[in-house]
Amino acid sequence: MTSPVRVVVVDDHAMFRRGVIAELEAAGAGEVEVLAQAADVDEAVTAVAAHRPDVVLLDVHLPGGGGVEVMRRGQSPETRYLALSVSDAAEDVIGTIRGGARGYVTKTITGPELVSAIRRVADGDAVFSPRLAGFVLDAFAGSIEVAAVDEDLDRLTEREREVMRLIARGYAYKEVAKELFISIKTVETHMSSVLRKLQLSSRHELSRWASDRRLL
Amino acid sequence: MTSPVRVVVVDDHAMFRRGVIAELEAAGAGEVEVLAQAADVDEAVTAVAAHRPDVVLLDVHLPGGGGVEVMRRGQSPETRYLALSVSDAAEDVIGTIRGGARGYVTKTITGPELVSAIRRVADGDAVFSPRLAGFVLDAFAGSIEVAAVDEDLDRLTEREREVMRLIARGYAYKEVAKELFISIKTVETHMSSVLRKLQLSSRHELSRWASDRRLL
DNA sequence: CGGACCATCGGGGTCGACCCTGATCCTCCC
DNA sequence: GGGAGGATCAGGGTCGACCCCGATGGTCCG
Repeated sequence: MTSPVRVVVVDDHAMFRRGVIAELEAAGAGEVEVLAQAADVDEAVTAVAAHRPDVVLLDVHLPGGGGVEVMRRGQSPETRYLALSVSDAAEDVIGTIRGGARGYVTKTITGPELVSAIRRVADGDAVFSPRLAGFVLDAFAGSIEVAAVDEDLDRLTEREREVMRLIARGYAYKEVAKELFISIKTVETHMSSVLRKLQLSSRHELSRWASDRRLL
Repeated sequence: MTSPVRVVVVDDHAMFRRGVIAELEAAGAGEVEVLAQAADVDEAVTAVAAHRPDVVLLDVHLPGGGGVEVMRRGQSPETRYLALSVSDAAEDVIGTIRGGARGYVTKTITGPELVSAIRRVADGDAVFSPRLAGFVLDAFAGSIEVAAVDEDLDRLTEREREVMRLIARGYAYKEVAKELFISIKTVETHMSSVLRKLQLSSRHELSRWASDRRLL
């Protein structure tokens, strides 16, 4: 028999962590070993660094930046991430996979299924809830258009994205300037770059563009 | 000592139910007695009819129609409902309260707090998470303003409403003029009237105003 | 008829949105 | 050390958004 999979559980709901761990100990006895748990991004990063687990069970929505932030800061070559979320929203799934997760299951999963998913992720497979599998494939099939869009968004610098978000919400240049502690001229420069990079021509189009992609 | 509060737990996530029950047994020993659990609307209605609990801990999002459906079909004079949800979205909270729930707490709640909330709901109090309390009051206070807003809309003439709709969608004055076969100056006049009558100050606010009321 | 209301348009003005050019400073990297 | 790219800002300009004042013609109504 192989050694048990070493796991860290990350979720901001104490009761949910408790339930997950209880299930893992019941259904995954001998197969899964829970090393630690964490309730927010900082705790999670610390726990990953300390234990170097095989698999991190990661909630997508977390105080302190979300699961993606954990994966960004908690780099560890031997550690794989399995997202465990209530949400099956497109942006959550895609964002989490892009962030480096090897799987994404919803919280409707049962204990034995979860143990199996953990085992497979530890072995290097990708795992998705049945309802998500078709969706993920669709997303990749439709990635031509999506890719074009997201490449545009990726081309924006961090500062440009901040300005973009505020403008799309209807802020005047003056208000954006005050909010970000920069001059109006700088806001104009960033906006000019944003519009050029996204191939748009006005703040109105930008508002539509952003709301279409749920970036607000 | 009073008799324990008799509770049914309804949530479609088995692991979450398990966590909740573990917490209730730990933090609410002697105070709370869990009679049954249910994973969907039908099970919940059956469980309520069979046990006639004092309090039903009810997840808002459920397969089979949602928590509201449970309250509609699971009428029992001595039973009170406490919603327990991940969502603090306005429509969920308002909808659930309208459906008859006596309280609404988010899943970030701790075990002891949950026991206390259950106790208070059983005693007839209304309970809301701190973050939601102010929100609920605002919603009720806001019903006055909503009525006033609709009177505002009635004050617009037919032509003004046409112009308003196009502007709210991001049309430039020039485009509105072409669309309606009138001059830019006339569009400006109508817009001026619209903004004055609705007590707004810019096309951006108008866009928000209109989309808030789903006039697009 | 005369007043109220609406739709239509104009002149003329302020201010914000957006563009172009050009500049400084800083960091990263070859 | 120099080049690339990002963040910051300025001058100067066009055009759209919005306002104030004023005007005409039409309808409805007392």
